[in-house]
Amino acid sequence: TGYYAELIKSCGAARDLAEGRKIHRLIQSSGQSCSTFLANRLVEMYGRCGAPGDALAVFNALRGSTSQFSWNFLLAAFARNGHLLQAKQIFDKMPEQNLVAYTTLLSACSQSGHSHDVKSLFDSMPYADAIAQNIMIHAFAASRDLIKALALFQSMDQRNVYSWTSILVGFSKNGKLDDTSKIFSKMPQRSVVSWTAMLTAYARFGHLVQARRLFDSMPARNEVTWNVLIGAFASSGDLDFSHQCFDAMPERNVFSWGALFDGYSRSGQFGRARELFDLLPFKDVIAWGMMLSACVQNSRIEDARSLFQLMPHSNSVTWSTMLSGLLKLSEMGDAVRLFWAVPDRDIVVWTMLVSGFSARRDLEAGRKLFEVMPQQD
RNA sequence: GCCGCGUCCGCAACGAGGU
Repeated sequence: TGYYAELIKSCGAARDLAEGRKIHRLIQSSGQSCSTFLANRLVEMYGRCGAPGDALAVFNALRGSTSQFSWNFLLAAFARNGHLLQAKQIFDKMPEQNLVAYTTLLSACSQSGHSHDVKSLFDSMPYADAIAQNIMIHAFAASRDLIKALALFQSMDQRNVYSWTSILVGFSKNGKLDDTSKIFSKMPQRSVVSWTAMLTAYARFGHLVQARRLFDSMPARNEVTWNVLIGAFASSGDLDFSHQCFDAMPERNVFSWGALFDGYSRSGQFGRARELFDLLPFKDVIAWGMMLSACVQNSRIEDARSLFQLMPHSNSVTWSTMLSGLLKLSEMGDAVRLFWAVPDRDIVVWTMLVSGFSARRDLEAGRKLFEVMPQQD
């Protein structure tokens, strides 16, 4: 059991769904029935791998020999994968709504950006510990309410490094660099995340000298730290230094790649960007989207068209990127045809075509479209 | 029936689209 438990855990951590399924089958074929403990780990693993349906199947197979852990993992499986409604239903069905369950739901609400729901859920909690309060600090700051974020932070009696980092990021994302660095200097303890958050703040404001000085003085660095540094210099146009960092970092991931790629694309070095893209071993939908965006940014509409045809993944972002490319070159006929071919037209594509018409003084067509939009913001 | 043990159970930093 301990052996299987470790194997399942590592699949969850690596988000390796195929391997996770393999081990699941291995346990089933061993003949013995699955203990609650092992099943819980499977539920957790499927949730982490983005497969809430499989998580539910394992949970149902337990037929009532569930524990609080089973319910919490099931809840997390839906909450973390964007199924907020079903997460709420699971929460209502739970025999015991413990602190962890509340916090899981609170976090999901906060991620989805419904700040009002977050607040009312928080207020309905029988007891809020530091973790719940930290999520609320984050939620207040994300809705640009620094006053409430700071008030909550100051009222806490169990502030930890997460609380400090959350309030720091809150000020940083709301454009307050001075306050951010003041908070940083007052922090009683700092993690690599806190250091990297401060680095991100300098990067966001284009303070490259300070960013570099901070980076050199950091007691620890991880991949994210390096990625932020690469991104800071790439978006300033210093691609030589950015590329040096890319080569110097111990291990690269898609984020590192993306930061450098975006720098090349935005500075007009399309050839370098494409070379980099060809070198990327695993291209996810975002990587393809960035390559498409690079074609559009550099006005290479034919490259964009053929790329769009052969891309193995697409989503609403890639469709809207393609649409923006056609609109940029005023290919209105193709733009309209593409628009109606979009599988799930979100508010961004609608707005894009409406503004495409109005920018070309075709107010009649723009207004017609505006009136039939499913939602408006 | 009681007790104990058992799961990184939940929180912070980095990548693509419109106004």
